[in-house]
Amino acid sequence: MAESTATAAAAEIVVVQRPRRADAARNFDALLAAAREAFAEHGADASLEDIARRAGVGIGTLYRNFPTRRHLFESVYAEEVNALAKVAVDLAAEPPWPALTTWLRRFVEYTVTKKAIRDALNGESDIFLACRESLYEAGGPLLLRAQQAGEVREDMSFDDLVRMISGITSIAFPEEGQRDRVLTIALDGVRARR
Amino acid sequence: MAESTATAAAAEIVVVQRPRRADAARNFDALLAAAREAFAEHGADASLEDIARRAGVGIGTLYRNFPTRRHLFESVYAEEVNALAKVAVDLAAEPPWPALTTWLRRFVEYTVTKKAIRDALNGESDIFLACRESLYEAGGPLLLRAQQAGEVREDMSFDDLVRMISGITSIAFPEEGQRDRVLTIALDGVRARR
DNA sequence: GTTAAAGTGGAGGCATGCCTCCACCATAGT
DNA sequence: ACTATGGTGGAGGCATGCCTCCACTTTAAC
Repeated sequence: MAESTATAAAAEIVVVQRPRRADAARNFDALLAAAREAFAEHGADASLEDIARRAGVGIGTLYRNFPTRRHLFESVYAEEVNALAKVAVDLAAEPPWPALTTWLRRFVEYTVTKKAIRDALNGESDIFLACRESLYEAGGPLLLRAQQAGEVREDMSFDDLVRMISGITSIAFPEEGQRDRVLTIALDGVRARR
Repeated sequence: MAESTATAAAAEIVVVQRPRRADAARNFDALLAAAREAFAEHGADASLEDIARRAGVGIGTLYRNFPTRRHLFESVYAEEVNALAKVAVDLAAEPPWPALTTWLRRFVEYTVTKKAIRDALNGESDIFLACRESLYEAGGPLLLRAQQAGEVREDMSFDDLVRMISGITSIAFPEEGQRDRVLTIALDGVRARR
């Protein structure tokens, strides 16, 4: 665990290299975007051929950039984790409780791979482990700060919190605003008793 | 369908008929048990051939009993819902808050189809609708009673509650006792402010 | 403009799952 | 015990997904 200085932006997690040639870079981006969509829709085992189709490229191009399904999924996931780490840094100045809840709501938003995150939380690969670590390094201090300020109950780990939020996030809510309402209620349970 | 007893037990939801001949009935039960296992492990799209193999019967036998995957899944799901409805009746005598939380914990236990319940909650088929209705008829009064007793916040519907619990349930918790801890925290948010 | 290197994409082989069909088998009623 | 009826189970046709391979196309460096 590195001691995090005030502005110590964590190193970005990189799974595969973005190609340098113009057309290839375009395809790479299109693939990532299509994969993000597909994973959000069908979970971690969305069809790769469908992803290539959505991106408007051949299946061969997909495999050239992402040798396995895992590479592709990890890339999408890493993008989200990297963004979340940045957000945590930006929130360092806010008061403890709003900082924590704001971050968690961003977590819910960014996690487009909602249905798939369950799998990611238990993935054993190096990348998943690195992502978990990065995520926990970013969010952990926010929880700790809120606990030290007496805003959050002590008998809860960051892992508990992440899994609670992930679970609620991974379920579909048909009603507009319902997910938000439920999240708020659950977060009420997270607040310290007074 | 004969009305079962005098004690207003809700009508059981039946998806397909259990065969009468001895060997066939045995196979039917084996299939249901195997399906329950497989769905719990792999979610709603477990392999039907795998299920038949686990049950020690041919794939043909599976299809004879359950014409489609949906019939099979609905049967497993309906079994659980029927059991839960019975539990709710038994809890009518308990005090409001313990009755509600006990029922919810049973809900978590019975829901062996954990990973798959997301899908069931949004299924559009007649059976899924009937199951939802039955579930809500069983659990809804427990929530209402707790709210009337001032134990639970008013700004929460039974649907909110079920989805919250389902979400947390559908996530894997690697640590022993962690799911229970998280559920308890979330339920703290459900309690009325005082 | 030319050209070498990088990139493309889809045909095709393989695996797996779905579901049907039907020759054989077990049960229950006589 | 016998037999008709209901039940069995797996072979096989179809669909879909995975991934490899390579003849062709595009880029960018000169």
